[in-house]
Amino acid sequence: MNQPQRSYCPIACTLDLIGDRWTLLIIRDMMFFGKQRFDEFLDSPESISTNILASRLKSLEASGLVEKRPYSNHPRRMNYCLTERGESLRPVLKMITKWGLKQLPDTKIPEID
Amino acid sequence: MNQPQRSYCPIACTLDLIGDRWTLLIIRDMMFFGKQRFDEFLDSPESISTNILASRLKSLEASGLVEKRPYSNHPRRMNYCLTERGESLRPVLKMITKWGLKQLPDTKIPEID
DNA sequence: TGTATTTACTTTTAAATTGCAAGTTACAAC
DNA sequence: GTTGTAACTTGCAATTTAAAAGTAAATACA
Repeated sequence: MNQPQRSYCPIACTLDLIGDRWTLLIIRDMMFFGKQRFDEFLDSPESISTNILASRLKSLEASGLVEKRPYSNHPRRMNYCLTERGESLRPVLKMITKWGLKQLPDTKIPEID
Repeated sequence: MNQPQRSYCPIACTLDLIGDRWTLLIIRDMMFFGKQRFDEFLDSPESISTNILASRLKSLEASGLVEKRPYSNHPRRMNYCLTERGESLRPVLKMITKWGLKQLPDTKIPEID
């Protein structure tokens, strides 16, 4: 997911960063559900596997959408946060959510507990 | 790209339809550049290969975003058009375009000739 | 002291998907 | 009758994915 760009198209280049079945779900979890830790992402209903999660977090970091930092050193614990650039995807995610809710029958926003 | 849904999340379900590196580029070509034929899609700068294009057009049809019909029978010629549902993705594509143009340095909208 | 648990991954392996090239079919034009 | 155009399909190697198992370092429990 990190080749030089395929074209000058803003859509194509954006897809090179977030155009797959998992990346936006990780961003969703951070953006709307406040998740920050590896194991929290694993809890989501789509059941991402650990190797895919690790590789997506790595490329999200590489593309500057997410920041990884240790929030404790003994024991070593990591957290992942959206950068400003990552946060700027919010209107995109909102638009996709809106489209899905309207066009796809079996979708809904979860209750807040 | 056509498994039963992974969750009830509108983002996850939308990604099952358009979450890959090629599908939205085909929709872009229809939506903003008026392309309708197989060979026109092949001309785009991202150089999609023919087997991928054929398979994506098939799943776009299956998910009701695109309609395929022959516009000539002798010789047999096909064209592909956005359905109303496909057309309804326009705000999503526009938002992605806006994000890409702002956040990704080497992107631009082509001149109209 | 020893066992289980938590966190954050990596490794392994099979299966699926991708990308490139070449081939096919049908018709049309010169 | 050879060349060209349109719309694909097929074959195959290489990459990516997904599921499962394994690892490491620390903590908590008995």
